[in-house]
Amino acid sequence: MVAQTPEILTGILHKEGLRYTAQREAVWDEIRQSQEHRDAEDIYLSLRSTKGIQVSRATVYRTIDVLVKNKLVRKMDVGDGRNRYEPRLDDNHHDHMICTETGDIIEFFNEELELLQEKIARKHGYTVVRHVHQLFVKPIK
Amino acid sequence: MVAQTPEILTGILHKEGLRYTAQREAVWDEIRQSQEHRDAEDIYLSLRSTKGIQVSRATVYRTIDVLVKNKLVRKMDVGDGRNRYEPRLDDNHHDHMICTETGDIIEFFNEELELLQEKIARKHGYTVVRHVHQLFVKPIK
DNA sequence: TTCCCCATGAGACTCATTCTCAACTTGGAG
DNA sequence: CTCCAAGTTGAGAATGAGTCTCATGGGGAA
Repeated sequence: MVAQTPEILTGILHKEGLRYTAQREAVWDEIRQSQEHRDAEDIYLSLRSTKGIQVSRATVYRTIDVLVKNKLVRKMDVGDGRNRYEPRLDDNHHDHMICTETGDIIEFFNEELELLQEKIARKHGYTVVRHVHQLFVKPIK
Repeated sequence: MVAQTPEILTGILHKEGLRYTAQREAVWDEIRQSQEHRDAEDIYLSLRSTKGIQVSRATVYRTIDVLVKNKLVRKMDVGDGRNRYEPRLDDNHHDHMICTETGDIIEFFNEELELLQEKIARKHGYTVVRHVHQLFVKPIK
């Protein structure tokens, strides 16, 4: 379980030897406050237009990298060329199901699946570091 | 099981209403003859430099699309921005394990895993159309 | 062979992301 | 509190995989 106080960011920046800046705080707040799976441009535009905060695209990307590296944000490659990001305050891992008809993204978690993956890796002499698992699905009529 | 005669391509092109051309044949041959997971640039350069065949990048991409659509080639997104392609002569589906230390790509297939995925999708009212599943692993010392 | 289209190649273009570098901030030293 | 070195930022250029354009070339049906 990861701490959820507003100081998480401060702590991470300190640990990484980085400075605290309004832009970094803003990017983290923006991602944290939404439970959606958003792309960098969304986040950038939301900060700019909606909230009138002065941030550049470069900074958004740079900050996201830091957040992802420190597990405050999860980065997901949906396969359409734009990565999506979601906050990761708690540590509950999950994978995604993407509806090929509506583009909806549904989260899922299955313990059995997790165990099975590790089992498969071990069979080949490896252990799983991380995984990418997406189900492209369509509704059952 | 998919037929493995040299005429597979001809058949598919015909089915798609496309013409048979030396370039299409060359691209398919190039991919078919290697069991590696290669990117488009590799394939393009190999055709050009190594074999001195006149093909353009555009045609390589266009042809790959046809091959992927017709299941002669599998397209995989390894997450580094370049898609990899592998021949798919037989129909045996498999996923990939990528070693984070060496970059090695190991193929695996697990029936239980396949069934489990479908089961999970159904639980949410969906059925799996396709899936992306990659295990990023490291060797057990 | 002819002729209609489809296919091709070169290079322009797209678009997400990264890089560059001058100008600006932060935060510790004094 | 002020100064200043070093880290940050922003604007826009650069990158790079993949796509598109369009003039030219080449299948293949008749």
